[in-house]
Amino acid sequence: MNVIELLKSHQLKKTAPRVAILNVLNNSKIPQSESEIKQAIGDLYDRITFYRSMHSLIEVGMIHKIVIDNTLVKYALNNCTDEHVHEVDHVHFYCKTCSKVMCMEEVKIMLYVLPQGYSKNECDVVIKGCCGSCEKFVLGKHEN
Amino acid sequence: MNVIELLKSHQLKKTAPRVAILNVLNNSKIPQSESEIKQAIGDLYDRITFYRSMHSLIEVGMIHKIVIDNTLVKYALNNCTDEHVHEVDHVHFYCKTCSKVMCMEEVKIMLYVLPQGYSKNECDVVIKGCCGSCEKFVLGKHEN
DNA sequence: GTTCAAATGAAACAATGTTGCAAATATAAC
DNA sequence: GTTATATTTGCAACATTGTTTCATTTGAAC
Repeated sequence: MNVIELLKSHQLKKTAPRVAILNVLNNSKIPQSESEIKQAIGDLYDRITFYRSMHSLIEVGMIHKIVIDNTLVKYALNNCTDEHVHEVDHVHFYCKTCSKVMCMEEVKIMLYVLPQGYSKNECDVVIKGCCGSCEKFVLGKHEN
Repeated sequence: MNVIELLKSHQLKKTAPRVAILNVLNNSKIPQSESEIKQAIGDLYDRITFYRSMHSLIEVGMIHKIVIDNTLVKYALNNCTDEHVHEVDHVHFYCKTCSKVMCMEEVKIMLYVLPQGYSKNECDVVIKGCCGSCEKFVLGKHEN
């Protein structure tokens, strides 16, 4: 992924904090929290700058916010450049054991019917449980 | 609903802030935010007390927390005394127009399949859009 | 290099989440 | 009703996050 090209195509200036944030998200396979990103970057940029950089990146649709809980927010790149991605329900998995968040591209909410007169705009789905790696670990411990 | 009886049955002491919170939630048809509850009660209790009251009520399962966004949290009574309610996915609707949150008892997520080795513990579903009342209002405006 | 709009950094503030501890209170035992 | 005890409350203090204003700096277009 060419971060600089992407910023240009979204009409955002190539600034150091934006490039740093995008690189961190690009290098990590799973969504990262604000503190995780800041830890990866280091204490280079102001907190407010970080916050505003996230906002501008979300606004143009380069990244998206995943709210696990009111105290836990993760960010991930929008790999899909398809505009229609917004119409597909977001499904995220939060592992209560390792605290990692995974985007479940393959998991799909099959169907729901809203009451008469209601219209859907977005749908955020967060499934909380135990991921494959932790499940194995837990099972392994019980076997000992 | 008898608030005092319910507290007793959940082995929580009948304290003024808990009773006040439960009454507010009981009297409102839709989930309320912390500030909405505090506004209804008045400035009687300490902020920390409020916070801890909410925690204890959630812990025993008398109320539940609905996280719409990391900046918007609502609380609602668990009307259903059935223990199995926890196994059913929570579906909430957030109206972007009137900012109200509604528990959608009748809306059900039909099916989703997690990857091999993953296990589900909870599933929070928040559908954002426009509710029936606001939809009518918006349509009405267009008709003029 | 100059110019101008955009982005940053600093200060200041609001809201929320959390802990430790002393004082107050609910409940149970008497 | 009084007393004892465990719970709950209120206060202080602090951490994190969200947000605005404004002067300064920077990016990129010319």
